Amino acid sequence: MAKARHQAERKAVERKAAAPARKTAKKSAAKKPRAPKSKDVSTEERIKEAARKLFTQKGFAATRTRDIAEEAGINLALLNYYFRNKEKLFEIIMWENIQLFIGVIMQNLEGKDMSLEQMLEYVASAYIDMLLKNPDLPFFVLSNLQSGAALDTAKSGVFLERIDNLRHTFFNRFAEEIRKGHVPDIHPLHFLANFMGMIIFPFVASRLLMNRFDLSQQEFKKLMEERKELIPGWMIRIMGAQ
Amino acid sequence: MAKARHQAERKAVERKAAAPARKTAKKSAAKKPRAPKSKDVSTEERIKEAARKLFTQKGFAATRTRDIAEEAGINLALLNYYFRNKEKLFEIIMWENIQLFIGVIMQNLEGKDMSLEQMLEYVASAYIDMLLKNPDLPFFVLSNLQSGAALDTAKSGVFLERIDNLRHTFFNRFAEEIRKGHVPDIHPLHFLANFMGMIIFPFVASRLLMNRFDLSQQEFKKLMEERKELIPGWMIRIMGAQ
DNA sequence: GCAGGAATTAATCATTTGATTAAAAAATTT
DNA sequence: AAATTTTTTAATCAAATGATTAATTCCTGC
Repeated sequence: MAKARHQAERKAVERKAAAPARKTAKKSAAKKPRAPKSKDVSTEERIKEAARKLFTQKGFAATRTRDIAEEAGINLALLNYYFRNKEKLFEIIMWENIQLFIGVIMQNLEGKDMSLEQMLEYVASAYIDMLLKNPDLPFFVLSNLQSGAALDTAKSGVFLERIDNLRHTFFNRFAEEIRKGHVPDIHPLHFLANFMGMIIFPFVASRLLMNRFDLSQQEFKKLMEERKELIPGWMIRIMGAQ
Repeated sequence: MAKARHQAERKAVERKAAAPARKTAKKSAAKKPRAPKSKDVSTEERIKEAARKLFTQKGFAATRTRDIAEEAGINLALLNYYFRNKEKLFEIIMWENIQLFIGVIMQNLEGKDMSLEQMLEYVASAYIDMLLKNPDLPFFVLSNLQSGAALDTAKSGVFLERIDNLRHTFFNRFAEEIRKGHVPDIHPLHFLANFMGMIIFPFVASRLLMNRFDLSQQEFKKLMEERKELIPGWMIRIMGAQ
């Protein structure tokens, strides 16, 4: 009786029953090189890849688990076998996406000692490269940070900490420049917003821009490449003493 | 028999049965001041208001018709009575949102004769005002233009035409400035992307920015107000001969 | 090669969700 | 105020969808 109690109950009651499945999958993955079939990629990875594509493109609500299964070429039940449920799978993808989104900055800034201008050049270049490879990423990340769901999770601690690191690195240098009088005394949000806006916005509005300017994918890409060098120059101009 | 055939059939077969309902609703609205109950707003309008709020906030897929009904305080069936189905209602909201989104520019530019700098000031100011009132709008609009669905609809013709108008107004002036040598010879997309990015991006990332800079709603608003004046100045600097 | 665990599948469930219907209530017309 | 039309509601439907189960196939170590 009461086969599938829902929501609250389920989380407490059925966890014990369902968890082993995922656990075993994980365990075997850790134990061996994990080459179960003749496939070149593990099933788990194929599901994740399909999920990443669809979730990133269409968001959580608009993505059906069946679509993921089909895209991955696997049976629907396997999705739940490996990842328990849609939410859990989504969370994994979301965090990987967020990592990707901010990781670029971290790699280029953490521990390095360079001038503000160098930082601008490094970040702009790395970011645009990343966005050219993952054009849907900013939309996905911003939408999930916007909703606030991500900002409240436990994991978000790690995320926000890294963001804070970045902010400090960036703004310590920034405060220094202000002190020196190289940069006007304006709230740093303005500069971050400008910088990120110039980098990210064209990708968020890419469809509209390409459509209106009659640009091919290639032409768009070329323009974005141009921006790698242009944006730092623009930023310097903007930041120049008023 | 065959009570509710779906999809394809429905559109052809049931249109005749369902259309009158909406038509009559419309007709009575046109015929009289339309004050059916003691309510201050018509039912139709209340549904649209609720739909606008939820669709704009959560998107099409994540919004349930039941949520709209509850938000509007009406019976679920009324939604279909007035708007036929979820898709139709969504389309109405989407186009109204898009109109709002681009209308601001049009009102401030169409038919007026002003310098590039004046245009920048007018547009930035009007846009930021509008975004302060409708913070979720850019996300909604960009997401629905991004998916491309909107760009393919019949209605998009009107929309794109107005956009083109804007582009021409803007870039005729722009080309002129380039000819005069006042502005570097760079693809105009760069400037549009910068301008729109500086205006819109902070709103798209508002949650993250407010969170990281420890800003209250009020403080955020104040910074955005500042940007009304700052952005045109920045744009002028950016566009200055290299 | 076979025993036992892991991976996979087809079938099925329960719930959600968009939509419809038939009847009641309210408003409008005559 | 009776008749007619418009608006609203409760009940219900059918399809979509996330999830589970029980059986089957596939490996892997012995």
